[in-house]
Amino acid sequence: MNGEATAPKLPATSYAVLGLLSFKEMSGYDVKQHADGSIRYFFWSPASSQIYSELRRLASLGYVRERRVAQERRPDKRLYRITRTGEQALRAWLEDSQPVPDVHKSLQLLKLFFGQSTSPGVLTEQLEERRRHTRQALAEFEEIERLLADQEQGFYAHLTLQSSLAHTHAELVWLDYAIEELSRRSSS
Amino acid sequence: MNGEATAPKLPATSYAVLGLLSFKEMSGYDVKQHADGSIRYFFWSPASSQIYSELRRLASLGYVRERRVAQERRPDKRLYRITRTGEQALRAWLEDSQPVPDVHKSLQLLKLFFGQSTSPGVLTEQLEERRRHTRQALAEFEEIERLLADQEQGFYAHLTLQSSLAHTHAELVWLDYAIEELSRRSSS
DNA sequence: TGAATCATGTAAACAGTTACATGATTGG
DNA sequence: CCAATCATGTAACTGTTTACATGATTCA
Repeated sequence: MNGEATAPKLPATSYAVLGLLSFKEMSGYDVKQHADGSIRYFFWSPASSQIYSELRRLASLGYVRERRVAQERRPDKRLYRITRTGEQALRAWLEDSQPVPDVHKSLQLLKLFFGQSTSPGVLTEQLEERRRHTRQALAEFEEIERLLADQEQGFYAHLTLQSSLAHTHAELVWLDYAIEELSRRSSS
Repeated sequence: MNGEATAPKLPATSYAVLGLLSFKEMSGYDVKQHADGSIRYFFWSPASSQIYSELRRLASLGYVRERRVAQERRPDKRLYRITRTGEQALRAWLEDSQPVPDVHKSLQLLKLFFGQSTSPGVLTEQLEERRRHTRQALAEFEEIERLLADQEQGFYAHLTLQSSLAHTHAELVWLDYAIEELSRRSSS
């Protein structure tokens, strides 16, 4: 039984790769680059080794088709292009609207929550370091926003970017508040 | 070699459990309840089975001490109390200030990013559902805030809660914006 | 009577990272 | 000359979830 039908439940990562391939034909290496430049900010970027095995899985499911390209001055490439079946699978996943939990894992908040086990000074330093980092991230997002603003393309990229901007900004406001509260606490 | 010294590198989850145990002596079951009520919001809540194996690991490292308690009307309990070694390990982890990456994994944003592969209507519905959910979450956080406001205790719980509030609020503002932009798009 | 709570665990599977291997080319 | 980039992969390991098992008690 189960000749080969009845779409298997794939992890979100598979659809992330499939989705990137829906933009254009790419090699595993390309997928990694694109992931690092976009979905990394609101989802995450898989290790190269995982991307390659993900591609093999997608190919074995018929969601993508592999095309070998020999190069002279570079190692051979394997280019992957999404198939009609793959497009259908991607659409089905996009349209499947069951509870979509959001994972927000902050090591820093975890540490802060256990703050009573250390000194306020240590935490303040960590939060200040974090603030520097977050300011930089905000600047990067604003730079991407400028680049994206011109083209009418990238409507959805724009929307997701706005989300990152909003969260980063909120984070920064909160950091100011937390650092202020901490200093008030340690000086009293 | 390695008689038993030189603190092994543990995953953050271990310190999450250890940190909860720094508040008071608890059973694995209790740890799960507490995790679901606090760190779940800004870190995550491990499965019960993982908590139990985490506790065994912490015990084997000497970070916690186990105490068996027989009960009449309930299954036997194993209560875990943090040791001095455990407290030191927790503090060392808290003070270790090397780059602390924040993971923000949003399935919804991933889907939205690939929005061109489906219709705006589908996405609008998903975002509206999400908005309902986020409003509820905001209400819950505000309720917790009220409960926490009274006691001078829970300063660090207060700070982390403010972070959740800030992010949830930012999310809501963005959702309004995104839904508006999407409807403008689909009607034009 | 059946679901929820208390309480702990095993087994199997999967997701994901890290370390490693290979090897040519390009740029400083 | 060394590092970075292009390009793909294997092997080993760890983290985490899911499904299952057990069994008493309480509450609707």
